Amino acid sequence: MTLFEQKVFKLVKKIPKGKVSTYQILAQKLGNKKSSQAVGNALSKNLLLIKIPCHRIVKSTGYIGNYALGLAKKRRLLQNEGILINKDKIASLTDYLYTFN
DNA sequence: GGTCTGACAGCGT
DNA sequence: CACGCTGCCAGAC
Repeated sequence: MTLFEQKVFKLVKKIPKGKVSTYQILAQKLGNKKSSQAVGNALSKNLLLIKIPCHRIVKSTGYIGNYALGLAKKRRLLQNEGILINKDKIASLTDYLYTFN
């Protein structure tokens, strides 16, 4: 796999249970916040090869975004960690946001 | 909330 | 090497 993808996974694995982060924040940590689309792209390609909590990554707008195994699954996993969601959107993103300080 | 545009890594041609 | 797409996006309308 590429270096870019490896860096993405390394960060995602740091997100604690019950917390979420955004594609944009990850992109920012990798040097360019405009590469958020590429971050999501990297996650979709390797979900089947590596075990990482990619369901903890959401859009900066608060919406769940997309997920290789389906939105229903992603929504269930997040709710299972205590995150409130209504209609594929995080109730209060700032309450769960993990910014890697 | 739907739609359009901009940006970017990866992959195929 | 250079385009041209595509995709778990973001921001502006």
